Amino acid sequence: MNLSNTSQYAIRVVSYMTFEDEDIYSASSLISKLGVSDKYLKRILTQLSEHGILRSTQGRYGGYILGKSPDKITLIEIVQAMESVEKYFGCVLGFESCTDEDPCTLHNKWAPIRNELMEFLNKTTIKDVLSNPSIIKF
Amino acid sequence: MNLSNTSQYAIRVVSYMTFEDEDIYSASSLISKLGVSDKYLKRILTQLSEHGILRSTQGRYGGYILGKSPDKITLIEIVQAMESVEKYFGCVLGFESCTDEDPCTLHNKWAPIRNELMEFLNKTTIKDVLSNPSIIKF
DNA sequence: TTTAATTGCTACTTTATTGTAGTATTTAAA
DNA sequence: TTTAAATACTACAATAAAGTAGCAATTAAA
Ligand code: FES
Ligand code: FES
Repeated sequence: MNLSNTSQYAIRVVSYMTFEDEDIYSASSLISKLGVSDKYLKRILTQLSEHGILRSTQGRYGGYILGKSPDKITLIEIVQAMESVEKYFGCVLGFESCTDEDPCTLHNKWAPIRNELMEFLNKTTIKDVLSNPSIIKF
Repeated sequence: MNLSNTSQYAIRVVSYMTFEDEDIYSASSLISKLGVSDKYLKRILTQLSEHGILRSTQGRYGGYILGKSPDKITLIEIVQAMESVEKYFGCVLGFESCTDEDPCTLHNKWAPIRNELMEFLNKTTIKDVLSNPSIIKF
């Protein structure tokens, strides 16, 4: 596929915070763990907080914690907090409408795959992501 | 998904040339049919010709014809002529490697969908695209 | 109340994609 | 040989995504 870098980082940071159990996560510790540039990750963290996926505490000894339980955070929710997601679900040839009633020439072959993709983003939660603890890569 | 506009136009123009049977197609006629900007579509046509998907004839009464039979032209071939395709097939979280041996936390869920996507682009030919002639949308 | 450590905000830079403009080159008919 | 209609080439403009820099605001401890 082609999630934006911003979305990829967002998913990774939420996964990391779920996997590594700490009381609170400062931006600087997350930056060094994930190897993403300072200001870029900070902006992502702020956006995630604005959308309720994280909760932030300002000031000294502040930082971020998860805003809700990992089994309530879906991938689509994280991606939506970062970018407009319509492009992932629209017509593969770029036409306005993409329905069975008004299909393009590729619709019949593409729509089933697109539906799986939607289901993947809609149904996969951060808890699912970490269901196999032997895989640790953030 | 998220094919680039350039790839979308390229697929549409090749589909159109397959569906509408003419001796030769001038850039200007294709431009008016597809509603894509003049110079932009011309560049796409030149690129498709360079990759053998079309064959061009310069000079007066020149234009473009298909470079090979529609059942030999795959979607991936057209997309590859327009852009680098690795991004569609790489790790959904952006990691370098994406193999069963070195998976990220999403790999198990993502890989099957990605494989279908690859098969869709690799196996679908322009002939397949036009197998249902009741759908005419270019 | 001061200070250090933290998040938040605004503006800029860089890079890639998308689209536009102008001109050169090619070719066959007149 | 001239000309008209076509493709090819080069350079630029506009937009969006990715990434960087600096400073403001907040907060709890000392
Ligand atoms: S209309 Fe094009 S994929 Fe659905
Ligand atoms: S390693 Fe991430 S999807 Fe395969």
